[in-house]
Amino acid sequence: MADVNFKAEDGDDRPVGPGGRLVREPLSERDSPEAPYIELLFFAYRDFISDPDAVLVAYGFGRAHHRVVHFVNRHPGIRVADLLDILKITKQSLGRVLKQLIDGGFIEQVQGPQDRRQRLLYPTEAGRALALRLIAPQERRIGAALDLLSPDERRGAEQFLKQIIDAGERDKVARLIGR
Amino acid sequence: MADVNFKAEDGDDRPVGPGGRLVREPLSERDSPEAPYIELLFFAYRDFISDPDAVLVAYGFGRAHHRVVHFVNRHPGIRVADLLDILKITKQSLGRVLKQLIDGGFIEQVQGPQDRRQRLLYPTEAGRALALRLIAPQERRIGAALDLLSPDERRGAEQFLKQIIDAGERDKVARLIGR
DNA sequence: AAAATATGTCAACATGGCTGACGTAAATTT
DNA sequence: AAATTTACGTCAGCCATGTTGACATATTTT
Repeated sequence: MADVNFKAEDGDDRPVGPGGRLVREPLSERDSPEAPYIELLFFAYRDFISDPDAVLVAYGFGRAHHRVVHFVNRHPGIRVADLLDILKITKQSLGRVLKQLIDGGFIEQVQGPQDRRQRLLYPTEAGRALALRLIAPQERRIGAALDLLSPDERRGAEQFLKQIIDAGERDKVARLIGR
Repeated sequence: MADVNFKAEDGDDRPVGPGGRLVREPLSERDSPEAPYIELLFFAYRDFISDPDAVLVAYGFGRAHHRVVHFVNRHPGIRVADLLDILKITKQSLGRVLKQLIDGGFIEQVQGPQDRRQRLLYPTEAGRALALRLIAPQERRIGAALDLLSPDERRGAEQFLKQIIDAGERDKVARLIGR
């Protein structure tokens, strides 16, 4: 408990703690008109991620593995540097999970044909199978959501998400996802 | 490198590793028609989260603190149990960050007036100020995205996110966000 | 020949999840 | 009144995944 403690009903003459007086009013609609969207994004992502999480435990993998498996399957032959740019993590973080996926036989590295310094990443058949298992429940979830929307509304969902992406990243992402 | 290694150009008679043959074809549009939406959600969330992250480092806090500060400010007097249900984490995980926020003077606990076992959570003035600083860049980001959408399209964005939430959670979330 | 690039690796550290066990005060049930 | 349940806190330890910094190697570019 905080050292400044008191009953909830004892009004305005309460002691003032180190952080100032207590605030009893919720963040107003004026302070944060978009709060519902902010929170929807949080809740949607929370549940969206929970589907593949359940699959991953069976393999002893985590979310980091999921991301790598996903993008390697979507872009077979992707360079390590490009994967790092997509995930926005350090090569040390990637290296750890990548090694496990290679050791497990889900991904293989192929020396780049032009530039032999490159290690192009390809899924194995097992890697492809894993990717499909991971994406299946998300397909269902997204598909069911889109089924309820009109064409205009779908466009809205897509545009909204695109505009939330950093301006400097939008073109790259658009190319990546093929839109 | 994987023990099974070879040049990228040497065709179909390649050795078969423990995960099966290499797969060179991208995940097809048929396998995953909603892949663009899946990835948009990933990229949007990635960047959406990066705004408050920058603010948090100045306080020595992380994303876990952000979530707690946010929901306590949106619902002053929230019970610990309800916060756990929103965040879907364990009380041990919450306890750690909550203690730091209380010690730092950003949140205070008040004994429940009816049920004195409860510790109702309130932001201090400092806690409110932090919440406002954290939400400001997200407000701008979301606001700018919504500005580009028609009413129909906005509805689409909102409905899409709502439908991605677990069916059993939707009503609770709707009440929570006031929609 | 020198410099830059693509990648890998070692060591150490921080955050924030988790489980399991146990404790305490207060409310509820019997 | 006693027993049980509930709300919350806490200790200890583990794991996944992010970080920085330094250094190594092979290859390409200058």
